[in-house]
Amino acid sequence: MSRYNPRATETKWQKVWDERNTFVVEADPNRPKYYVLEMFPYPSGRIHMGHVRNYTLGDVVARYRRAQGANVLHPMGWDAFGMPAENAAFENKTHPATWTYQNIDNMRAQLKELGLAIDWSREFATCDPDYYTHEQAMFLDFLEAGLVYRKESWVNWDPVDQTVLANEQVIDGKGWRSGAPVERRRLSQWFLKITAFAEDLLADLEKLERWPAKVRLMQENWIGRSEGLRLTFTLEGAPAGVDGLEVYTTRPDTLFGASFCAIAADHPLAEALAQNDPGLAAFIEECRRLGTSEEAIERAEKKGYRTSIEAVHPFDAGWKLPVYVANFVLMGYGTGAVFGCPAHDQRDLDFARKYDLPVRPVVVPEGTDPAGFTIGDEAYVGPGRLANSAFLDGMTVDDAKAEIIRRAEEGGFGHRTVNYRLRDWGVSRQRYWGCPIPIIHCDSCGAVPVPKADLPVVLPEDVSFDKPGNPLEHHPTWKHVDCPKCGKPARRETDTFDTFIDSSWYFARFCSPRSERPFDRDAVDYWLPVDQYIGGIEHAILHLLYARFFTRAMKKIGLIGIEEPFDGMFTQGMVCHETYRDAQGKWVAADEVAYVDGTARRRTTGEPVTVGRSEKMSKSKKNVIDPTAIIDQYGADTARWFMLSDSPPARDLEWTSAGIEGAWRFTQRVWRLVTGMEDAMVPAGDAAPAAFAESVTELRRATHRTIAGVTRAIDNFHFNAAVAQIHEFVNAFSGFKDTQAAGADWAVREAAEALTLLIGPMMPHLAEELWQRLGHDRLVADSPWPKADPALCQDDTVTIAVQVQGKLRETLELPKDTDRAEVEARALALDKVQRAIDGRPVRKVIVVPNRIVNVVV
RNA sequence: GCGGGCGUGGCGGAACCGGUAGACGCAACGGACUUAAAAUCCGUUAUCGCAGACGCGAUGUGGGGGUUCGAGUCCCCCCGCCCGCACCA
Repeated sequence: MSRYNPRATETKWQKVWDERNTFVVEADPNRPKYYVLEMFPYPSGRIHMGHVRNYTLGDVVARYRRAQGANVLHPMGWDAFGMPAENAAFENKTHPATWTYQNIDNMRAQLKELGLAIDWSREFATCDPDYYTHEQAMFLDFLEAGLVYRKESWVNWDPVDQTVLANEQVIDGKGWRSGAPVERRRLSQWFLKITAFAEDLLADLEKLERWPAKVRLMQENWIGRSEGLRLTFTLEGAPAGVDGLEVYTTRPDTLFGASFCAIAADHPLAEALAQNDPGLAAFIEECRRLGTSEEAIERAEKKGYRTSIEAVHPFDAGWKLPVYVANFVLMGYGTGAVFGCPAHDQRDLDFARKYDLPVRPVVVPEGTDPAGFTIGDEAYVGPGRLANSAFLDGMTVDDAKAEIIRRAEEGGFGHRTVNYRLRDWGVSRQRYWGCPIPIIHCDSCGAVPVPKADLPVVLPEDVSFDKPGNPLEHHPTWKHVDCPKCGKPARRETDTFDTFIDSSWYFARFCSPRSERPFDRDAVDYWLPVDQYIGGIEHAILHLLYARFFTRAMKKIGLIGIEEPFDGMFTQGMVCHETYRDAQGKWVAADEVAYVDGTARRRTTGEPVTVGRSEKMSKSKKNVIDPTAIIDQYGADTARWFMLSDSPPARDLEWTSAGIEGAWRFTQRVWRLVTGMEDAMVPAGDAAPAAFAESVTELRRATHRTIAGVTRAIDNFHFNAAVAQIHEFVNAFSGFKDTQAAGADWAVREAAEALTLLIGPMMPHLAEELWQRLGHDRLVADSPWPKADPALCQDDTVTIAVQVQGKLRETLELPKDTDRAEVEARALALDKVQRAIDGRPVRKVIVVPNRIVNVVV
């Protein structure tokens, strides 16, 4: 019996799929479609295990749906713009385009080795001018539709990458990529009006039933809807031209507990006051330096600067509140100004204690005497009734909110507002390797769109990366053009788009990747939305929210008919591995470590190493396993199989050498099992015999139960459960020895074929090879999914558990659907049951048909 | 601080609607085959106690309580770990 040779076999079938264009698909309105998409990779140079897991999961879905009869779109492309290409250009003196396309070539070859059922004819990279020209056109359409604006604003500036970051790209005050503390700068930026869709983006989360609840929740929090009151205080002593201070509050009911007002350091009023107040100017400077960085320590400390002005309480003209500039008030949220009510807000309380401001409770818990209710170190934020609050006294918090909003609106100094945390998306980046923003700046005409006929605005190729900053800015000629409107000399916009724009519509481009327009309407109408999107949780907010926004924006300009791009979303877990350190505490590479007699040692020296916890594979911790090495050694099927075994797809997967070895043994075992049975089966296509021996029927039952079980498991994304059931079936099939019994040769073929088809989505190469040996010309990839016979999925007899007082005492083999009285009698007759009853009177016997009997004494 | 998730053998994990907890894999141990090893095949493996043996009994899904004939699953409280957000007024 020959040993299975994955190397030769895998290449063979990859070639067959390729030559026959097996996975090339066309829209076909007469057939049901299924669009499977995994997040497309950044072409960093080599694939990693995270990719292998991601694309294996998607491939199982793609192949399975295809077998179930769907017209499956499963494309692949490259998220090809971004900074690493520029870093590489700087370090290796290679052009970003050269570096990127070389990486794409490498990674495409690596992905092809995995044997993915991908329509490669649809491949593109976002750095192809053919792709980004449409992005530029869409941007101009968005501009016309009022979804784009330009604004001078404070930005998060990454001093290392020398670029602007979106709020979402700032993590703990540091750049998401460089890790450098972010600074604040004022720049003119292009913004996409994502806030115009804030309400929709929030409300429609409810419709995304096939998304993880966690992701929906994260987006909900990110959008951050709140309801409250915008309220204007009149000011005393304010600079000329400033007549009021508008604040936002979600607790208008606590207005009579106010003891100060506070504004952000960036608030225009603060800036105006600072001009004549050096102390304030210094304080503002201090706040800015803290900015978004190093707050971890400073955060706790509330600081303020008392200005010379006062705010008049809107319901009591004689009541003046001091106005502070405070470090804890954010300019970007609400109006950048608040009133402080220390009794009912912890931050305000901390601030009031520090500056000795009054703390007056105005909400007391139900049934508490207001006179005796005081505030200690903790603000009271719970429900209750209003007190010390004039016309609000005695009301509940909700009633008081409604009443004060009503009065404020009546008095013309406030109105009810819905406020969002979400801010518009700043998309300008001071980088070279991105999609150029198609705008020309003219001294007379302002920002002028590049005429569509002149698109694409292509990146110049002769650039240098010697200087920090944007090479487009340094280029001698590129930016000098004439104004399309007046013809006078003007300058191109030298900023490029945030690369998140590229990935906000690629799923639509895949529907008709060579279209002269962003995509053909017919194609997206047929293919979209994506039925199953698969990727990492790290994109729960950024990418997925942007893509949802972009789809709405594309609908608004009439390009597309849907709002939600991804009908189903699945977030897979990370691939982890143990970590190792030597005696000096330095990381030791995973492939240098081997276990000898249970202890981890350096392969070369035998020196013992400390085993650390399993963590996400990363170069810095040296716990990466190279997929190519694994595929070389074991083949893609084995790697895929291991990826799917054991760990549920949503959870982290721990890579172990024992695990991959186990998967390897299993592929060999399946090979031996099926090829070893070749002589014991009827020829392909033979009709079923009239009768089967009992032992043969048992085998058939196992076959059909496995088909049913695996089908259900794959439907539910429980791939590890599917794997377990296939294992179980292989155990049962291997144990079948009664090959001479009636109908055995037919049932053996049935079992072998079912097994082959069931492993098809997971180990496609092995499946094709076995299928061919079983005498089929058609590919597994073109064959329908096996169907389970319901009659064979059920046993004639059932095992009924017999409990006394809820404790298992014995099991009973009975024909299915034996009637209650019979079951009860049989159960009570059991020796062990009688012993457990021990002569006590039987109070009640619970009989659950075909499952369990419980005797209560 | 707020929000979410998770906690089951030596390990990864099964268990549909509350109905035989530990499927399946890994590891370990014993055996067969072999000159030997690898590979392969067969068997054992939750814990504790009793037993010469077929076996018998008890305990057991992070801890405590509750609902129920019956709880890994439902409810309440607590502990631990992981993730997300974090001065959002």
